[in-house]
Amino acid sequence: MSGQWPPGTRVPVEHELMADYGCSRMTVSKVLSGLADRGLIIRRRGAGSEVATPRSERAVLEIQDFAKEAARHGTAYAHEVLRREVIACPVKTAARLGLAARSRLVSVHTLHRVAGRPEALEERLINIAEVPQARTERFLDVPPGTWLLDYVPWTNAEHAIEAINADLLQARLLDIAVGEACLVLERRTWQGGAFITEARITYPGVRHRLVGRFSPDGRD
Amino acid sequence: MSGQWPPGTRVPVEHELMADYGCSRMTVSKVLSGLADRGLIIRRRGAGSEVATPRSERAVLEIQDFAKEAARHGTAYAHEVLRREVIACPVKTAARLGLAARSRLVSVHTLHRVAGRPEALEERLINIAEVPQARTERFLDVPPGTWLLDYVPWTNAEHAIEAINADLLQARLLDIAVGEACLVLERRTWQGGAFITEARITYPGVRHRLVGRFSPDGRD
DNA sequence: TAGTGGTCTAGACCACCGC
DNA sequence: CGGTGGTCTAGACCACTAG
Repeated sequence: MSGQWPPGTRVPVEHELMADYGCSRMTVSKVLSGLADRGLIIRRRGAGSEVATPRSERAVLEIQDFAKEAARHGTAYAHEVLRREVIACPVKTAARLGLAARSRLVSVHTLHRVAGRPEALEERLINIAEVPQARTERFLDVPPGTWLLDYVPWTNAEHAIEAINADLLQARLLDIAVGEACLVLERRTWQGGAFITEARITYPGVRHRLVGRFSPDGRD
Repeated sequence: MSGQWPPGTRVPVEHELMADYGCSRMTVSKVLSGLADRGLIIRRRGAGSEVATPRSERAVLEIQDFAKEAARHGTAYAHEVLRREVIACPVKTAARLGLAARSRLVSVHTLHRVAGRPEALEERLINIAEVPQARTERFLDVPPGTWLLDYVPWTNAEHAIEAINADLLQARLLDIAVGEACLVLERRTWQGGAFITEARITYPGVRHRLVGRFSPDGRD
């Protein structure tokens, strides 16, 4: 979870861990099985174990990687960076994110299009102190959400979902009427107490639903 | 998960399960630990294990038991049954729910008030074939959501969240302007393939957010 | 103090993978 | 084929609970 072992890193084999930690194979195995259950590593009998690519999050809220989503449905995806700037964090925002005032952030506004239609509006903040590569990244080839997913580990996330009436600007960008109901999904991510990124994604309510499936045992 | 052992039922002790299933204690223990991890049972060292009261669901979507929620914040809660009737399931609805056409359902419309203000509108369907007690229940003391939570086990659930503009009726009941954005949370529940209940809960968007917290290891 | 769960060990057999 | 994970056993010691 510290990110020290990026996704794909080979996990030491059980016998090695037995020696390293001076405990029995059963004990090592139980720990590794636990990690596998929680989706942190992938174990393959006969082949070894490796650090999993984080599923990012569960069910309802996996809806952020537009490109992948579009590919799954066989539709075209494109994104358009509307604005990108480095800002000093306003005091009010800093308080909300648990950040020092005037911290330097990258602010990116992106419009996501699926099959040519505007599908969502993304307003993103990235903490330069924690993600220095963001200072120069232009997000022309890869939208910020996807870019961050692959490179930045996180330990805590918070989501909020709300409904708003589209204002003039939102309506124009999303090609809907002013006042139309929109779903807003906010996601804030931390790495061990340090703020990483905030995304605020606005979807036209009429065209979008967030869907999730569950079982009481938490397995889906 | 079948509901045969209601919440609070004592789980046989490890030695008994060893004998019943003819396997070692380690094996029994691993299984029980797994059930505990998934929240299906509670284990207490020295005291024994019992079937857990289902947390119903996770994080974002625990927001349905208004009474409990209000109690937590120390505010008054009340509900008002607007309509309650037994209906024959329309063909279109039957298809959506995987139900025989003309199945008998209880339909209940409820308004939830917190601190005197209308907080949410609930439209609920309950399958009489699976929950026969619903046929006569009036839901005057306990709103349908809470009532079902305690008595009916489930194996699968599906959620959807969308945003809509309030229509005239919704606006009047929720005391908001026509056209104001509302969050709609739909929840459908099955028990091993058999449809149990559907809830459609409408919240005024301006006053409500659904919030959840996560970690990559799925522990919150 | 007896009964319970929590954890560990050493050794074993098997299924599967990749060479 | 050797290396890997998946699973099981029998026995052990400990921490905690309830009477």
